[in-house]
Amino acid sequence: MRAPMSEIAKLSHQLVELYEKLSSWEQDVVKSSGLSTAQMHTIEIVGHGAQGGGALRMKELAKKMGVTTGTLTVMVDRLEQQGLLQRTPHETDRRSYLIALTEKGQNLFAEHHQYHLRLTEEITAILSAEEQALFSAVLEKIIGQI
Amino acid sequence: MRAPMSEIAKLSHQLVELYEKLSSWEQDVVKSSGLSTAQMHTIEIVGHGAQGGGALRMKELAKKMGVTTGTLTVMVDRLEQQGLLQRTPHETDRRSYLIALTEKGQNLFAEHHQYHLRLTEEITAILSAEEQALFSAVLEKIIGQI
DNA sequence: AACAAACATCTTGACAGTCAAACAATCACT
DNA sequence: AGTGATTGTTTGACTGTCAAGATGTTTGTT
Repeated sequence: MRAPMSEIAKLSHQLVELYEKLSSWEQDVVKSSGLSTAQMHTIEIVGHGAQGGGALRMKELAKKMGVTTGTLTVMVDRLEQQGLLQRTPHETDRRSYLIALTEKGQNLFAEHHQYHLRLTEEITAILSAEEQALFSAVLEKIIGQI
Repeated sequence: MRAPMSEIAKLSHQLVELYEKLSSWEQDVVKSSGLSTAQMHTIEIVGHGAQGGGALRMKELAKKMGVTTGTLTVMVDRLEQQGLLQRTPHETDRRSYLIALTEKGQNLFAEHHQYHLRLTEEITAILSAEEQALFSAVLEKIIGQI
């Protein structure tokens, strides 16, 4: 049994609206840090990559970010100049670098992560425990689907 | 009663992941149309503005998109060159133009809108009627909150 | 009517983000 | 050792972006 068209249209509209709001929220938060959203995105990916184990090579990072390695080269150049990122030579492959956050970069990442947690906290504050649990479960399903 | 920290962190992570997936989905879809995401975003805002009644002035459109009018000028220039948008002089204010989709622009907008509906359909296909209803209600709350 | 202030848009100059293609160094395999 | 694949960088061209200045229009005040 398929949901009626109007319900689909409504949900589609809501998803777009949620996306837009998250987008402008992120833009506001990032602007206050002095970085661009693309730069902060890089910091976030590198930061999360570090949590999940090892530092990333340029190529892996580029793939995760959906940009070419050429684009990433200048991006990393600038973040390295700002003391947020550093290249360290790969131990066994001399073509590659491992990209990691400096201490300054880690602090920035942690601070930005806190912003995310605070927003999520605001969101959950208006949901009941059941709503929150179901919302999380539904998100899980959707993320696996897309 | 506040939700425990780990739940917040989990939900925060899910929201980021959803955002990323929607982002790359949109990028893929838009790329196939030959436009940039910024251009498609312009088409979408103008298209939705038209549904909601009147065409928009440059300034109103710039505000909705979160860019300056200077940025929008060249954006509209290019979309006009491609025959997707047109400026028509404002009836009573000779400083202003009203920006609207051409027929070609409307077709593109409709086509893109269909992509959104199809994605939403895929999403709802894996949700029960109750889940879908609650998800929509939760989104409603969240959108109002952010 | 005349003027000034506010306004809408466009233009210019500067820079970040982006890609494709060419390049250089290194690796992996035979 | 040699050849083809891989990794990262460089280059050239273009879009997206803003701030600041320019132009023409409207609005309000005298």
